[in-house]
Amino acid sequence: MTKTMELQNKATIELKPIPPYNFDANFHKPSHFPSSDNIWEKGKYWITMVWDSQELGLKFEDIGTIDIPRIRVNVYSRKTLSKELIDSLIPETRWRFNFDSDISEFFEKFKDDKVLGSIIKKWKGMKPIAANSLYETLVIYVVLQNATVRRSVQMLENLFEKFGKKVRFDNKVLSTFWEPSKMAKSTEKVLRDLKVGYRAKFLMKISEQFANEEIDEFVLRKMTKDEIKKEMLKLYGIGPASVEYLLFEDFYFCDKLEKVPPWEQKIMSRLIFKKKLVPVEKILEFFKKKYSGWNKLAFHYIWEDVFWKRKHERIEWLEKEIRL
DNA sequence: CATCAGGGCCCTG
DNA sequence: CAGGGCCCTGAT
Repeated sequence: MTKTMELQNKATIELKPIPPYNFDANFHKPSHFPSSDNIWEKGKYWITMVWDSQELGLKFEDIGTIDIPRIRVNVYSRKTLSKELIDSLIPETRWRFNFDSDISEFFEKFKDDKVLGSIIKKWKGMKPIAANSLYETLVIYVVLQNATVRRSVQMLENLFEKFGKKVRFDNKVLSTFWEPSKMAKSTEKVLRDLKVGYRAKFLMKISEQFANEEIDEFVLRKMTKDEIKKEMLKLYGIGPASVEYLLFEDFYFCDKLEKVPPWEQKIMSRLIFKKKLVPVEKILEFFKKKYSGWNKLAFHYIWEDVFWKRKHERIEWLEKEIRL
């Protein structure tokens, strides 16, 4: 049991994402499972970060509009932060919350589309968002594999409890991730006791690969999609399904949709074809034909839209497809 | 009660 | 390239 660490120091910066940028649709993805390292409220978002080997708390506030976006970021820390550190945080924040990729063509092209038109109107400026470091995202993908939502949540929270810390800032108490080396020094047995099951081996190996600096996220960000794919598949426990998510959500490639996992297949069948189950090939073909160049982003808009709806309206068939 | 597939992946044959 | 095994949980 670790004591809560107080992050009393505060520094403030203001950032301008390139428009259009939809704060709420980007800082909150209703299809994702909740995790104690972040909280979202309308116009506000809190998340922890491990940067330069220290725990930070970030609070984001929406102080602009979709077409003239501005975001205030309060950075909370234990000690006063140097100017260099704050400066290093700016490009990282811009990357993690995808301030800089330009998707304006998507809106131009599809604003009158039969399926996407109305969705775009609601969610203009929605983008894929990593929010976490690559290592952290991989941990999330590993606990996601072959598990129900509840189980994924439990696994991640157990890991936070064992390897992370608790920090308090702006009256929120949130969990932090850990550095890969910390988990690499642990054992498979310790991880198994946290109920991650056979994933223990995956987590150990991935942590080792990061601790040994075999993977450099910053180099990867500059690579092509195929190169990234190849590199990611080298990671033990990361296969085609995880890579499909990674390329979009973490590296922001919006074009190609290549895989549709079973539960997404069921949900998309209802949403697009109004049928119980349409073959994956049909779904892929639909996106390829209609949204060439923006397949994956189009999928994202349709997907998140129904999960936003689910927040205030009960959709019976959808409840059945979500394995809680 | 037992059995089985699953929001995958690895390894073997 | 097909198929079994793996942690668990929920469905049947």
